[in-house]
Amino acid sequence: MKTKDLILETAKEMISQVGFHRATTSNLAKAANISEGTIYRHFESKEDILLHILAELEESFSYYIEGVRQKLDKDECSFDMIMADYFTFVEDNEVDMKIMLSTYGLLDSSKRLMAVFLKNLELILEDCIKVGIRKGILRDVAVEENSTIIMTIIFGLTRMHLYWPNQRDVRTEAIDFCRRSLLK
Amino acid sequence: MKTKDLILETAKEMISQVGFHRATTSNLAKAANISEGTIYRHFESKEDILLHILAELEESFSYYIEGVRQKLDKDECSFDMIMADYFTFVEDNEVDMKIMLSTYGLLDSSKRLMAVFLKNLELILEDCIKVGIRKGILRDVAVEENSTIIMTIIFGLTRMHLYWPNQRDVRTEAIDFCRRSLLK
Amino acid sequence: MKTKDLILETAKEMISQVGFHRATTSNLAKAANISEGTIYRHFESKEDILLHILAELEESFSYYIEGVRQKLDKDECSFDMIMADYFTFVEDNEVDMKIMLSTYGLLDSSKRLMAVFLKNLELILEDCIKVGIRKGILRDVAVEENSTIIMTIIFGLTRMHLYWPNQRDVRTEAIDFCRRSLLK
Amino acid sequence: MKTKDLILETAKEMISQVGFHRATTSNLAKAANISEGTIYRHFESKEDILLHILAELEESFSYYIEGVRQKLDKDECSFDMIMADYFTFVEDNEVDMKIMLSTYGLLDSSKRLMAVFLKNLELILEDCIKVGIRKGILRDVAVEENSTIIMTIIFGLTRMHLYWPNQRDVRTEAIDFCRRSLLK
DNA sequence: GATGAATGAGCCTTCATTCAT
DNA sequence: CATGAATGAAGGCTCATTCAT
Repeated sequence: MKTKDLILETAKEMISQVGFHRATTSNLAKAANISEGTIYRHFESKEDILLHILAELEESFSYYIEGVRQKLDKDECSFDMIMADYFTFVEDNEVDMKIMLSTYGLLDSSKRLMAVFLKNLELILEDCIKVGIRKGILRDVAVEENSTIIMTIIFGLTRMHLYWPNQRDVRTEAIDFCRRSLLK
Repeated sequence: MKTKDLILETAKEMISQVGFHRATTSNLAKAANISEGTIYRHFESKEDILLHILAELEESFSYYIEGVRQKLDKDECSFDMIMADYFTFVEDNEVDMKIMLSTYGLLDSSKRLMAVFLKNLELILEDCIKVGIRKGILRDVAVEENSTIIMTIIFGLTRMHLYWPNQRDVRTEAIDFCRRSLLK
Repeated sequence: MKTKDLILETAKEMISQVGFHRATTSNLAKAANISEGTIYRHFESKEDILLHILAELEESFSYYIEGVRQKLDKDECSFDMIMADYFTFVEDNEVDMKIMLSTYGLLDSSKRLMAVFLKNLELILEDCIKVGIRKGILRDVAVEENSTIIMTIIFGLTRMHLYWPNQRDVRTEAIDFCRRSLLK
Repeated sequence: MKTKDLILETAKEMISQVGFHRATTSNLAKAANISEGTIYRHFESKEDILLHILAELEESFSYYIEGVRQKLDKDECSFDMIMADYFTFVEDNEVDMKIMLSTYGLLDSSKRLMAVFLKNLELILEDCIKVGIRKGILRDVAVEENSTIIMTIIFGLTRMHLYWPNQRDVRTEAIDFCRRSLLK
């Protein structure tokens, strides 16, 4: 593995486990078995490492969103599918997601990315629910409010899943929960 | 106000606004208009301040839980009431809640308290749903899973409300959302 | 002596001897027998120490200039007196002068102060030479050019005196040199 | 241009502009469009680069001195000619001169070279003034002191010219100034 | 109880230098 | 000859904590 990727992977692991502040450059260098100076050959600053991690996550997310959008265009989309796909996305990006969730109170760029997540998910849910209502599949609920609710549920479950792994995993049941609430 | 309480209040405000790490003892002393040494006359360490804040929150929470328990005993309880009451509780303890939510990744005692919140809310929701089902008011859903779900929704909404105040507040609509899913 | 002054004095000695870059906070702390942290209780940064030193020097210089101005107003001033007084001023502020002379290539505030020295000395020499010419004591030379020359001589001698102490001290002879050149 | 010369030229430019400390090997390599390692193939250390620059300057200076010596031997020399020639020499070696003047407080070898400059100029001025006095052209002044003075003036003007380019250039007027002081 | 100066470990970062390719 | 990744010592600075007054 290239050094840059080694640093990135080590940093991901470390930040997701002990948080950004306690993942010091000194510890990072030790864990990756490199010298501290080497970090700065590949990244401008400690924050820059985080930025790279977040950029990767943003790209992954944009793929996910694009995938959902395509399904939506082909009329193959439903809010429960969005939820299921999103849970898969989180599964595939666990470490990065934890990092974003634990740093958006610390770092503007992290907060910005989180806002992108929220906004995109909400918008796509809105579109999807609108379609569902028009088709007569979903109850005639307030579109905006209910997409916000589902989005909030999604993020609540994600966080619970990532930060409280001992907690019962109820993600599939949660989809049913929402179906009962929205399907006619 | 006593010095100890002054420190506590100032710390609450500061930690909830800038986070635990950036709330330095130096800034804290300046903001409270006392000397840094004085802090250590009343608290063993910076973490100890946080512990006191969390202890206060824990006490408030136990009152809330006790209140709900009493209603439950008098058969006056429903899951949507628990949600509504909890949102009121959060409203009354905004600052402390933000602190808990922003530190449970950093501090064991904070994580412990969060676990208490989760467990208690889950248990009481379980009891309440059980009663509801027995009475024939609620659908015959899996009790444990569904209480976990509602608990998760509750915390998701709380976090969203506290950390993304610009986001639409959908807490009352969320209660309806859950009612549709669970009420017969 | 107060700690702040101790730091200031130690820093003066050290910077004047080894230069700003090699006067590290670590060495400074050791020399002053204090901890590195203490430095930052009294000064905002390492540069801030230098700023304080320069500010002191600027004040001393303004006293000197004021003294010369008063003599000028009382018609008791001559260019050779300005030179002699200035050499006394340098003698009284040796260490600070060395610091200014060795940092004005490094630091804007130091360069600014040096410019103040140059400008003030030049202006006062101009006034003084003008008077001398009007009185018929001095030759009818170009005022501005000749004040610049004398100022340059003054600074050349100062630097030589401070940085090459083994070099013959010719400051008094230099005054005669200038007198021969300018007096009728 | 050979790599070694490329490094030398780039270093000259950079050091004279930003100073020795801020001319890092990294920046130097970037500016010269070579790798950092290459520098160490041609020079033993960063200081070694400076040593080469100074050696070049020393050689140029010895040519200048030799030229003056020859004129002196042919009886064609006067102190004002030495001054004028020296100013030409500085003009031709501006960059190197700036480097010497900005590093003799930092580096022994630079200080040594500066001493060579001072000594040689002083000696030749002494010889020249002696001749002038013997011939009856110059006033009967103290030879050593007055050569030191002229030498000091020369270096003061040089420094002023190089470091304060906005300052009026009074080098030719300065020669007249000295002539008035020394010529009968 | 209160003060605030002092501490010192530790943080992020820079940079001259080395070395395998 | 050249490369550029890697090194590690050192630098400036922060901050929780202690202690004499």
